[in-house]
Amino acid sequence: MTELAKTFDPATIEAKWYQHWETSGQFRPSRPDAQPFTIVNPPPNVTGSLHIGHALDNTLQDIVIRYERLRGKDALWVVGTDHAGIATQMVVERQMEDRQDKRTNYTREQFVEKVWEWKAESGGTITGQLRRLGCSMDWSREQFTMDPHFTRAVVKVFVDLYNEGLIYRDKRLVNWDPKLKTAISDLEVETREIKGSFWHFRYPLADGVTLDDGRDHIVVATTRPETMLADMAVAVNAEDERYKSVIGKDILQPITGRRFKIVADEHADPALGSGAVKITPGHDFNDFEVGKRAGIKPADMLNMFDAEALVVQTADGLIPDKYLGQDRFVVRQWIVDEMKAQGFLVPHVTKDKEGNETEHDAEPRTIQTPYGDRGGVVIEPWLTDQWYVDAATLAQPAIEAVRSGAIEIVPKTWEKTWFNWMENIQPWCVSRQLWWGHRIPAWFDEDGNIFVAEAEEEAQAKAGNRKLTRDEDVLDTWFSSALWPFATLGWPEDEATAPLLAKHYPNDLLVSGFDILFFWDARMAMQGIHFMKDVPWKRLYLHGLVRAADGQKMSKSKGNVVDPLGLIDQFGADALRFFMSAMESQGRDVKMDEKRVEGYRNFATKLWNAVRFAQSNGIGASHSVAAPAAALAVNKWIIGEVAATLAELDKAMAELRFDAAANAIYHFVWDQFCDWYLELIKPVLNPPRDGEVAGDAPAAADGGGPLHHPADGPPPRTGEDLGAAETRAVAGWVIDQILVMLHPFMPFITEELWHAQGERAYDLIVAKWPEPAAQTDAQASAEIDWLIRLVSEVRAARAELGVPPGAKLNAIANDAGPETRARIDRLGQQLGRLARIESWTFDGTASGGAAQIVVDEATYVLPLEGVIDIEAERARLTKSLHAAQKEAQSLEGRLANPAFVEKAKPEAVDKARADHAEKVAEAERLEAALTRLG
RNA sequence: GGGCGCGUAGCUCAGUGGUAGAGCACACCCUUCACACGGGUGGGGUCGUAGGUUCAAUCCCUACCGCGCCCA
Repeated sequence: MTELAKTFDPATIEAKWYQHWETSGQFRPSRPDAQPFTIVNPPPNVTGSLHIGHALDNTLQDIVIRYERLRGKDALWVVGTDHAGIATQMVVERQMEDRQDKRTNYTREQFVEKVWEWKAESGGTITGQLRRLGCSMDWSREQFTMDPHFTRAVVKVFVDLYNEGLIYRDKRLVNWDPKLKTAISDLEVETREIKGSFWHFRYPLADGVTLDDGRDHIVVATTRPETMLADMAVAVNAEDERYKSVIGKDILQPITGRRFKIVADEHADPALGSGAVKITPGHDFNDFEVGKRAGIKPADMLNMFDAEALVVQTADGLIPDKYLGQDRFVVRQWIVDEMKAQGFLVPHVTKDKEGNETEHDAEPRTIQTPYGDRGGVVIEPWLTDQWYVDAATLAQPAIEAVRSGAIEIVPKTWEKTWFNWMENIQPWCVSRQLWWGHRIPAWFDEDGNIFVAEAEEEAQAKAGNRKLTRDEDVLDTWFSSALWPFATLGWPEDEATAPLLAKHYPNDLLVSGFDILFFWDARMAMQGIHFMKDVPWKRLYLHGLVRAADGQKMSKSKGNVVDPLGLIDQFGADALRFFMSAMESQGRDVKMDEKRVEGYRNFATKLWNAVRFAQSNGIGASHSVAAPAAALAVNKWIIGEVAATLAELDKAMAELRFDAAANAIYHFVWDQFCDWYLELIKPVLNPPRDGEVAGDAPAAADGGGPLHHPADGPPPRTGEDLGAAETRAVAGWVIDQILVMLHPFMPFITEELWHAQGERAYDLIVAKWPEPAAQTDAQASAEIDWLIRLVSEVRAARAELGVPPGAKLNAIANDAGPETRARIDRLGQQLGRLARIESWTFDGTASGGAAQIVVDEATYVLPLEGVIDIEAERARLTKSLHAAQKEAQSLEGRLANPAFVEKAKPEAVDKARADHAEKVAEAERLEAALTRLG
C-alpha cells in the first residue's frame, strides 16, 4: 500500500496515469473475441481548442466507453479532427491580414501549403486537451478528414453519387457570403431580426395604360430598394380586381428605364400592401420562383452583383454608371434618394396625438435578415452554378431508420424534429468557393461539358483529346464528416482489407449536441445508410448546450466563456467530469455552476480520505471479484448495498441517464459507505480503550437479564474476535467495487487509489465490472436500517434538547421485543460510538426528567436529570405526535372512503392499512411518552 | 405561423398517479483517534395560474400566463 497525502491533489496524478494508460495501449486492449462496442467522436476543428461544450460531449462518451470497456467489451472510441474548411481558411487568412498580407498574393498550392503548416503548428492543441480531460480514445488510429484514405472515400462518394444521379450541377440561387466569397448551405444561414425600413415606390405603367381607377402607375413595396436595378417584372394576383386589366401589359422601372411585364402570380397577396410586388428573380428566392413561372430561364435572369456584392452592370446594360462598383447598402440609400427626387417615392405618413401628419421616407419594420454563421455579414441570394446533393432521396431511408427503430434517438422528443427536417429537406449545396478542403473531382472541357471521375486520367479518358480543367471548388466540410462512421474504419476498402469495418460498423452509439443534429448527424445517417446499407449507429444521444451561470449562451463576444481547462486546473478533471455527468439529465441544457464542480472535488477528497482511513486500519486490495463471506450484519448490509447501487448504476447507464448514474454512486459512497459503514466498523477494527464509551458492558441490573447469551461464552474482547478480519476483507472489497463503479466518471483518482490499495494484476481501466451476484440479506438490512433510525433519533433528540455532544448517556429500552434486545446486544458498541449511549437497561423508568424516543415497537428513555428542559422535550414529542397523527388521519380518511377501497389497486389499499396501523401505534407511544413526562 | 422544451426549497436541478427530493446556500452545535474540501442537527416548497379526468393529480388532459430554442 502507498501512503496517501491528507488532501487529494488531482494535478499530481492526472498526467501520470493518462500517460501510463496511453503508452501501455490500454485505451484499446486487444480483445479479439469480445463483443465490439464502438463510438466515433465528433471530430473537432483541427486547429480549434477545447471549449466547455467539447468537455460535456467527450465526458459523456468517455463514461460510456470506459463503462463498456470495464464490462469486457472490445470498446473502440474512434478519434480524429476535422479540416473545417471555412473556419480554418478564415483563421489563416486573418493571420495574413495581420501581416498586411492576403490569400490572393499566393497561388492556391502555396496557400494550401500554409494551411497545412498552421495545422502542423496548432493541430495538437485540442487533442492534448482531450487527454487532460481523461478521454480514453484510441489515439493509435487518430484520423484527419484530409488524410489520404479519407480523401479517397470522399472522392468515391462524390463520384458514385454523381453516377447515380444523386449529385448534380445546377444554376439556381444560392446563399452567397460576400465576405467569404463562397456559397454556403441553408443550414449555415442564420436569420436575425433587424430593424429596417419598408419603402413604397411608384412604377409608371407604359404606353399610357391606366388602372381601372384611373391611376397611371402601380405601387410596389420593398425592404431592399437596391434590387430594383435588376427588376424583371411586377407580379399581381390574378384574382385582384385592381390589376386584372393590366396583366400582360408593360411597366417601366424608373431608374434603369427597363421595360417589363406585369405578370399574374399567386405570390402576390392582394391583402398585403398594395397587392403588387416587384420581381427580381436573380436576387430573391421567392422572385426566382415567380420568374421561372413567368417563363424566365435562370440563365436569362439579370445579375447586378459581383462576388463581393458590389454592383455590376446587368446584361442589358441599363444600370446607370454611377452605381457600378458601389456597395449594396450605399446603393440602397442612393436609390431611395433618386426615386424620391424623381417623385416616385410614396411617403409613409404617421399621425401624432393631435392628428398632425408627418411624412417619412419609409415605414420602420423588423426584417428577418439572413446572415452567414461564419462570416457574419448579410447573405446575398446569388445566381451561380453549384453542385447539389439530392438530399430528399437520401433522406427517405434515414427517416425510415428512425421510424423502424433501427436508429434510436435519445431523448425521444428529438424524433419529431428529425422527421420534420428530413421530410422538408432541400437540395444540399455542397460546393464551396474555397481553397482549403476536398477538391471536387469534376473536370470541364472548353464547351462546359462535365466529366466526373476519381482521377484526372479517368476523366481525360472519358473526354478524349479535349482539354480539361478541374473544378476549382471544394466540398462542404460536412460532406466529408458525414462519412466519419465508416471512412475512419477503412472504407472504401472492403471488409477483408479493413477488418475494423466489419466489426465496428454500425457504431453502437453517437453522442452529439443537438445543435449539429442536421449538420452532421442527419447527414451521417443519409450517407451511412446509402453506402454501407446499414445505419451508422444504433443509438443517437443528443445533449444540450452548456450555458453560463446566468443561463446565457456562452460566447466570446459576451465574454462569459468558461474555460474547461481552467476548471480542471482548479478542481481536477475528475470533478469536472463528474459535474458534467451529474448535470446531464436528458433534454436539458447544463447551466455552469462552479460551486457544484467544487462540490464534486470535495467528493473526490472524501473518497480519498475514506481510503486513507481504510489503509490505516489494514484494509487493502481485495482478492476476489465476488463478495467475501460475511457473518456480521454490517458487512452483509454493505454488500447488499453494493449490489443495489450496481443495479441502479447499470439501469441508469442502459438508459443513458448520466445524472442518475452519477448520483447513485455519489450517494452510495458518501451516505452509505462513509457516513454509516465506516463509522459502524470502527469499533470492530479498533475496540474501545479503557474508559471509552462502549456498549459491551451494560449495567444489566434490571429485569432484562444479561445481554450475552451464556452459551456464547464471554463477550469477545479483541478486534480479531469481533470479526475484524472479515470486516477488513469486506471493506477492501467494497472499496474496490466503488473504484470500479466510479472509474468511468472519475478515472484518475480511482486508478490512483486502486494501485495505492495494493499490488494489482491489472490496471483499473481494464478491471472487471462488479458481478451483480452479490446478495442482499434482508435480516441484516433490517438490522442496520433499525440502527440508523435509532441513532438518528437519538442524535436529533440530543441536538434539539441541547445535550452536550460529548455527554454519555444511559438508556432504558421499554417494550423492546427479543429481536430488538438482540440487536442492542450485538450493536452495543456501535450505539455507544454513534449515539453516545454508554449503557443499557430494560423496562425501567427514569427518576427526574428524561427524553423519550419511539422506534418501532420500543420506547427508549434517556434519563437527563438536570440537563433536560422538560418544556423542550414536551415540544419535541408533541411535534412528532402531531406529525404521526396527521398522517394517521390522512390515511384514515382515505380508508374511510368506500370508493378508495373498492377502486384503488389492492396493493395501495394494503399499504394504506399497514401504514395507518403503524402511524396509529406510533402516535399511541408518543402520547404515552407525553403522559409520562407529566 | 409551425414544432419542441421549460416553469418544483433562496440558487442550480432531480422526481413520482397514493404523506415532496438532492447539491449549494442558510441557522445552531462539534478542532470525536479518515476527512473543516469535514461531522451532527435543523428551518425552508399551496410543485406557474385556472379548469377537467380520477377513489386520489405536483405528475395525465385542456386553456392561459411567463421563459427559451428550432424551423418557415
